[in-house]
Amino acid sequence: MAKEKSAPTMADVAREAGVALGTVSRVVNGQQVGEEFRSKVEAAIQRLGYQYNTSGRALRTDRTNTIALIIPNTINPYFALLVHHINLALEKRNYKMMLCFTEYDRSRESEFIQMAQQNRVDGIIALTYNPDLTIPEDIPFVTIDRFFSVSVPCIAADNFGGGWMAGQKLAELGCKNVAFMRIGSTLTNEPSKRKDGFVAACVELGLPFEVMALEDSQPFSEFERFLCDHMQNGRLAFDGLFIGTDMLAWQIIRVLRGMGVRVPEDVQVIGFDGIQMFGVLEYAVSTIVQPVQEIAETCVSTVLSKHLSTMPSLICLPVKYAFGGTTKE
Amino acid sequence: MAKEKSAPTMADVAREAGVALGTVSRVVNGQQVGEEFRSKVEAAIQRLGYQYNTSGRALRTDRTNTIALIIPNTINPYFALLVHHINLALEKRNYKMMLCFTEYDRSRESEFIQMAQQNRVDGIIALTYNPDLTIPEDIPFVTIDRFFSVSVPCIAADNFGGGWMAGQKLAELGCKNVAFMRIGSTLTNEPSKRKDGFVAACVELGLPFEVMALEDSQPFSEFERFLCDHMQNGRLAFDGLFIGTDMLAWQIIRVLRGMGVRVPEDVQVIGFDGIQMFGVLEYAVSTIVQPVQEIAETCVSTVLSKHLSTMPSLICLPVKYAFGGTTKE
DNA sequence: ATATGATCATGAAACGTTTCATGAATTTCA
DNA sequence: TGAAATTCATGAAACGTTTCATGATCATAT
Repeated sequence: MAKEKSAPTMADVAREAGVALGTVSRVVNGQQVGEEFRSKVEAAIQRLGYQYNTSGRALRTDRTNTIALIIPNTINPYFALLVHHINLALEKRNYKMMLCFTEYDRSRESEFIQMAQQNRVDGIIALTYNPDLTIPEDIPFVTIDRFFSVSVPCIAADNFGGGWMAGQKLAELGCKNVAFMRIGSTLTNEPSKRKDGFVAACVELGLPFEVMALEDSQPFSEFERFLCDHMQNGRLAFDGLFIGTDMLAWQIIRVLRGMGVRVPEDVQVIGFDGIQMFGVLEYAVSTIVQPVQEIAETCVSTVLSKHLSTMPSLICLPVKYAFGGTTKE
Repeated sequence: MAKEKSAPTMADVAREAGVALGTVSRVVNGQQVGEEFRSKVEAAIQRLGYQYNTSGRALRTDRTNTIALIIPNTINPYFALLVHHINLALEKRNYKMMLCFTEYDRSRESEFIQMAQQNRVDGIIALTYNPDLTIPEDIPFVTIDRFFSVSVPCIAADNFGGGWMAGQKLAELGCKNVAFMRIGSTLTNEPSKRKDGFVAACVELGLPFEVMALEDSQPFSEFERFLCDHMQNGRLAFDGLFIGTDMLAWQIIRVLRGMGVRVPEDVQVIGFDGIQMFGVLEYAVSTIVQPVQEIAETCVSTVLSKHLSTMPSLICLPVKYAFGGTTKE
């Protein structure tokens, strides 16, 4: 009978229910509608198996209820956690996430921004690696860990404070000679302040320290060399290490054990991020825990804020110290 | 002068370039257009800073270039890997991914399917946990690891073959008494065939075996109890274990070490999945490696296939055995 | 009883794109 | 040279929704 092959639309529902198109719209959107009309429409929707079509709304309203999240990948557990919490925060507000993996590729960063614009997303949250990235002005944009300009809010952990805390903790643990190790580019990122805070604390406390920072181009083996260079008759020259990220800390601890250095007996190690790794590791690293959930929540509420331009340009959220011993049996 | 406040559209570009609207469309879509027209349009696009609007196309063509991926989360490294490769496969074909995290929540699974329908995605790839999930008929749908019906293609690793391989390898390694351990529901999943293959191999080879499978409701400590129950004067009753997933294998190895059982000296352990964990673990587990990239590629090419109805209803991709010793120094 | 206001459904226009039938301009061939 | 075929731009309609001005209905107040 019916020659319908394509999905029913609001017009079909309206015809079926014997009401006007606009009435169906108001029912669907839960707006004020008279009782008998509402039930007629709802019955028609049931009968026809009507499915709302977001494309129509997107075109009409220019809103998509979608936020783009630009991030290197989800293999790195810290990123995975971030994606996870951002997604929850968006879902709570009935927003969808358009996830863009850059794989640390700067050209992809720009491409994804353009793609997000073409898709008319309602905002962009980005964790990027190109310091010269062009930020679109016509779309709400917030960054994680990257400061671009006062008009682009940056959400980050209190990296400086975390670094300071690490120095302080090592001192409290009785360390006499410490070092900071990190990998990655020399960007003026927020995370680079981990070092600054650590150095400041060491200076303040009169704790002798060294800094070993790798560039992107340098291989991990440079760390091994650095450690070897600081061995004297079987003992490491440091009794405390602050390492830029937990993942690096695990790798370095593995190297240390291979060299016969015991952790934490011979050297205290503090990492950064607060990755749990499912209780799967044999050793537990002390770490500065990033408030991932708060970061995610703040990103979302900021990017969706009606008054983005009045938001702070840098939001630093407090970190916590977690003693590895607690998860170590 | 110009009273434009909203973004320029194809009509604006057409006016600016002095051509027809349809011509702009054809330029933008890279279709056949005369040379002088093309350059006029491209110049106008530049001048106006025109940005294509995908909402219009979605409405007109009912295609969104988007695939929904429904998966529990991205915290589990295996899922993270899957998401990663599916995303790459989609990107290659110029498709976007709408990522839906169910958190193992069955009601969310259904909600996301409805949401995907409302967003008119071009297909759905799903790794779900409700065996009674209603699969929409009007939209290409493929599953990972879950068989619903012959009309819903299921892509999976060769779980039976992998289980068999594990049994065979343990026998080759000289094991005399083995066990299978796994966690999770009793769904008739594809992954449950890991056990079947293992059992089949043990029977075939005359290798004595036990099976220890936990339900969702049982706590991990049941495993510890099981292991304790199989200790006799300081030695484990098994000299070989096949464990359903790598993550579980790591946890169990940790327990074993805590009990004074050495791996692999006292007991050989084989996991399943092939998770690398960034070379961060101190012990390397032998494992049956899932062909994640091929699974991802197959999911994408299948769901985008023009002739979905003619596709096989079950596609099993070959696994590989990876000896832990290779990554162990 | 009429005027005023409140409530709420209606009908039509608009959003930005694709696509198709039309027709103009050019080329090809007899 | 004229007819037929080909190329390619044009103009308009359509996709499914939201929204706004209009008007109908009914209750309340004068």
